[in-house]
Amino acid sequence: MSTVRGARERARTEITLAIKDEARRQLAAEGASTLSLRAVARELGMVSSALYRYFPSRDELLTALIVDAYDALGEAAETARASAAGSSGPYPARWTAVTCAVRAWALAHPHEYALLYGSPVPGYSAPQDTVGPASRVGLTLIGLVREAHAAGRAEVPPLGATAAAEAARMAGDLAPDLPPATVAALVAAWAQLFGLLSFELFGQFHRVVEDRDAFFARATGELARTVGLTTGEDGR
Amino acid sequence: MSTVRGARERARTEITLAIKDEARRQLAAEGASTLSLRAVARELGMVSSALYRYFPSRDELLTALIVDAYDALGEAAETARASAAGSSGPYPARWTAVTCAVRAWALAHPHEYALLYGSPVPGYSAPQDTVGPASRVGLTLIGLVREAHAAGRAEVPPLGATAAAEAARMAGDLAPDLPPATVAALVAAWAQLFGLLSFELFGQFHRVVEDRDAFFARATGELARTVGLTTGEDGR
DNA sequence: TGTACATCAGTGAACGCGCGTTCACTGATGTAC
DNA sequence: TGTACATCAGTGAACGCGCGTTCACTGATGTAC
Repeated sequence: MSTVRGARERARTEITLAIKDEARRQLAAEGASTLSLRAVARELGMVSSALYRYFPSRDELLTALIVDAYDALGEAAETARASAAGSSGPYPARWTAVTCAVRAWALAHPHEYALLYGSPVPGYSAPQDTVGPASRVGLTLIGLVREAHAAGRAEVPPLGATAAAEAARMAGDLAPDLPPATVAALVAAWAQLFGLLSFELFGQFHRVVEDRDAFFARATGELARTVGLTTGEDGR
Repeated sequence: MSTVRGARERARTEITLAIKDEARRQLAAEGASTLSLRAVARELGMVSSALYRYFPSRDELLTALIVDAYDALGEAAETARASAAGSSGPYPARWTAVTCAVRAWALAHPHEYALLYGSPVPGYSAPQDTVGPASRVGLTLIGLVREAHAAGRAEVPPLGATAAAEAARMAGDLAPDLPPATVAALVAAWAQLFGLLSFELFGQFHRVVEDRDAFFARATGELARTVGLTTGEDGR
């Protein structure tokens, strides 16, 4: 395959992108489960059967959207971590830089967020392709805590006897170099982070939380504490 | 209206219940957005138009299911709090008694849980009737912390400067008798509790957390700490 | 450089399906006198 | 206690709609010789 691609191939990638864009637009307007191949085709001025040249079924289109969304979110998190690392600030601040970036992406793409973290779409089960992209935010948080740990800026959170075995198992899977209690706290914080976001995005904070920026910053700052991140005496 | 109701009225409440039961059954089988009046009617051996004698539209049926689910969940939480209070145990244990009851209900009714805490159903917006029932779990948690506070078993969590104003506002709305920092931590813990549940129920813990009972108990035990609940020297 | 053939994007019609909601109706249950 | 009328549950047909997917096809783009 040459780098100068033929007209056909170029058209194919372009139209594939256009289909996904339009599908995303409809997702934003309608929600995940009402996304329809026919409506996408109609909007693109194509006949519905033409989409089958690009996606073998509606579910494959959904999968592509999910993978793209996980990747976009993961990249937002990784970018935030990288720039926070550049500033060499304290680790709790780096943590909230990542969580705020995740939140910013979610607020900017609420329906894609719902596709990832809302109720599973009925009749659809996520294929293997999604698990890599799905883990990018979690891996970013693990990486950040690992760095803090190496720098001596992570205390080990308390861990009860009942959860010790599971914590050890999780640590073995996810980060054998970190203390099990840290990993357990990290996994919980990861889920809790998205709990805050889902409540904000799905309307549970309606008439409860108003200054959501401040609230979220405080709550995820506390999450940083629960995973053990500390600011050193040199302010880092 | 006499206490001995006529045959018509008795039939009406019975059939209304039957419709909701069947709708719940289909919710469990299919998910929220594919719930169909026609399918419910079919399963009950009625003609679809007959349902309009009981619910003026599909959305009203959905609302009834949502209200029932919030009430069932709220009652589970309240019952757990009441029996934990009877045992006079330490407050952190009472807290996890409530969270574990919430989780037990969610695991037993995953699709109803998704209806309440998953992505909003497209085209449906929750009416005013749902806000009372929706707040029962939150109110239970507030009540528990209030009791601990009165008993001197609640420390005041840290609160940064940025979030102080919002915390004061929330406290004014929700629990003027509690310190703003406590209320802010409580609202965050409430959202984070459901973050843990949503991740478990919506599949994000797949291949990540295995001993979920232990994991959840530890995580919500930590949540109790973040809202300031302590065990006194008398073990309460 | 030109020709023959293979590949593939997109068309248009069709299949078979389910949906929410409306409406005029029948017949049973309740109520007022 | 009996009769006349009102209320209401449930019927069955219809309206108008959208959906995913298949299939035989046309015509343009690419490739091998």
